[in-house]
Amino acid sequence: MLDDRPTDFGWTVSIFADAFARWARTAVAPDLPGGPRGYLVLDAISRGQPPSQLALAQRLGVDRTAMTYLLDDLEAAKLVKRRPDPADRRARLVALTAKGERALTRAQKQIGATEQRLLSPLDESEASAFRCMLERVALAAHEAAPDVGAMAPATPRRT
Amino acid sequence: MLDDRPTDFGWTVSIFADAFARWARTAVAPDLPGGPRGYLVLDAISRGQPPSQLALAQRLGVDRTAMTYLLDDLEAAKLVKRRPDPADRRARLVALTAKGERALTRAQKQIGATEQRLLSPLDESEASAFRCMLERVALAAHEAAPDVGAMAPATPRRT
DNA sequence: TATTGTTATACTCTATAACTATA
DNA sequence: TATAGTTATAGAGTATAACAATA
Repeated sequence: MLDDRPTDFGWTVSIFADAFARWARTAVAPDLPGGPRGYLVLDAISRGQPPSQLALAQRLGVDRTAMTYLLDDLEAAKLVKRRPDPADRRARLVALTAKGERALTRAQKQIGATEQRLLSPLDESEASAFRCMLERVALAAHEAAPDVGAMAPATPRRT
Repeated sequence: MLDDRPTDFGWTVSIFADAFARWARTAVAPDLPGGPRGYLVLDAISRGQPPSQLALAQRLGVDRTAMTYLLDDLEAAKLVKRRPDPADRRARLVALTAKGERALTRAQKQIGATEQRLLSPLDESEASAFRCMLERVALAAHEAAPDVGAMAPATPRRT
């Protein structure tokens, strides 16, 4: 199964992402609802002002219906709380509880260790450059994402 | 939702991988069974000697049961053919048909364009370095993968 | 009329088990 | 007894639709 062609880029992306996802899933506390995705939600909430559910969904690139289920579980675990947005009564602002902040701190350590394990083939300066480039690529992709309908809302019916 | 912390690594990996997967899915010919994963199968087969189904499954990091379904679809589309391994009659060797080779060539162009689009924030030397580091990380992760049971076979029952 | 959040449904994946034929 | 491949089932995850409340 070896030949002269370079390893396929699609393969490297697939293996890389799968490995991180799988390792993160085993590393993260098993009682964290949603696993690594739950961690991403807690992390996103912890940055700045309490976001709306829709803002969270767009940040993570998931549908708002999935965000409802995820937040239901996180709230049931007392890691987050929802309250109505005073400025827009349709929206709900999501904030971390004290327990949620502790869970986030714990998960950050666990995910950080996973990251180090994944990047261990690179030396320190390489890992730094890699992280930087990955971030630039991810940010650009995130900006461009909406046009492919990834987080398209349910099609409004035509009454 | 902005603060002083650097962007989370888990977030960048998630967005990066999702963007590539989503873009690849729309780029690849819609009649290619399995989408981008079907492409990875064709690509793996095209490298060297016809592999067994198990070798393919391990290469792609999927379960052998999923590989059966995938190959069923690819064979129904006349892109691959299975034949018994003369050296081990339990195993089946998978090879590309002429149609499969053409489909692979087409998909390679489509995936290549997706890769270029994804890496467009990087200049040429950066992209080259990024690809190289990503490959090193992916290869190491692939070596280390089996220990987490990602492709664990069904547990043999204890009669 | 459009948007935020929720719920219900169907569909797709995946994990697991169990079976066969070989080794 | 172990392995390669297949099939069946159930569970998780996701997409879609529809709805209520608000803008």
